[in-house]
Amino acid sequence: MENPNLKKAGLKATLPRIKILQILEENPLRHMSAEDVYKVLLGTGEDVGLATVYRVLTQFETAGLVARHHFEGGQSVFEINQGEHHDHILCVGCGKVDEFVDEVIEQRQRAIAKKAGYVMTDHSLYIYGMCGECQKKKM
Amino acid sequence: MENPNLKKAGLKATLPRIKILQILEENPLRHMSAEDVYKVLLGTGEDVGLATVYRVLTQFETAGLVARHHFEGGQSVFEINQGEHHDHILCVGCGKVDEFVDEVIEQRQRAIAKKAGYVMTDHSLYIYGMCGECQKKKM
DNA sequence: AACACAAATGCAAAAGATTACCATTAGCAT
DNA sequence: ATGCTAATGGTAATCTTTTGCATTTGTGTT
Ligand SMILES: [Mn+2]
Ligand SMILES: [Mn+2]
Ligand SMILES: [Zn+2]
Ligand SMILES: [Zn+2]
Repeated sequence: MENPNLKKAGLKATLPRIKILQILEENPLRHMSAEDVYKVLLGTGEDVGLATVYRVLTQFETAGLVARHHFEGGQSVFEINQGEHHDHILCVGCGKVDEFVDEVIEQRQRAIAKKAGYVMTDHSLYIYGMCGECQKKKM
Repeated sequence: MENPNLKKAGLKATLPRIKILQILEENPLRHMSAEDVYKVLLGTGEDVGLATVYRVLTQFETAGLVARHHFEGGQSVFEINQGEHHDHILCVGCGKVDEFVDEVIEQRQRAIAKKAGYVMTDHSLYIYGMCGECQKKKM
């Protein structure tokens, strides 16, 4: 019940951390802002402060439990790290988030970094567009 | 002297706009935050408010005169739109910004968007890493 | 060149997201 | 059960960007 991932990450199994990890694992949204997580906590009557949500999410990121994304629009968005790396397509109409993996692009990025003399540490790729649903609505 | 690009964009040729456009065109940094631009203005003794800098940069973006980027680290950075689209490699050590164009990646993105049923409107790709200089320093 | 008027500006306050402080609480090893 | 340190909650502070509003400035017109 305590979630083995926390101990594995060397983090004390506190109630806020357990709850937040559970939300990230179970919420269908999958990509959640700190505020999103906080609202769910409030909804279930948990007494967890927003500051703690931010702290815990950052710790999870450092521990490699979650990935932080910077979608357009200000806030950071967090996603539980299960499965392998992937990139995102976002609908500018409804906010839908889709995921994809493209080995060609990954490959190309490494080559570009190397050619420029960099040791690549990370990358972020977002495709923005209008999803199928939203295309219909706009007609 | 007034800069034809402003009229072309349908923007009144005010002193702040002329100055800011000039800074974006001439400053070797090329990728500047609102604060960066503001500091240059202050340095040259211009009496332009920070709010105006933000307003003008957003107008320039809307008019297609500049591109806005969201590099890691909070602030938006702006770059004058000359030449064609390109993406960026950023050094996490010293903040250096390099640019690149890769037709294969561009192509692949379009294909991914289409396959997912999206009409692509935009995309952003940042590669992060350690530049040549910074690799040496860390040894 | 002087007018007229809407658009643009500067300053200060407000907003939104995230972090820092600090007194209090709660894990966890003994 | 006890003790100690790390973690938490609430609030204030920070940082970036936006807004409101009275004042100034382009610009097209007399
Ligand atoms: Mn994802
Ligand atoms: Mn650039
Ligand atoms: Zn949509
Ligand atoms: Zn560097």
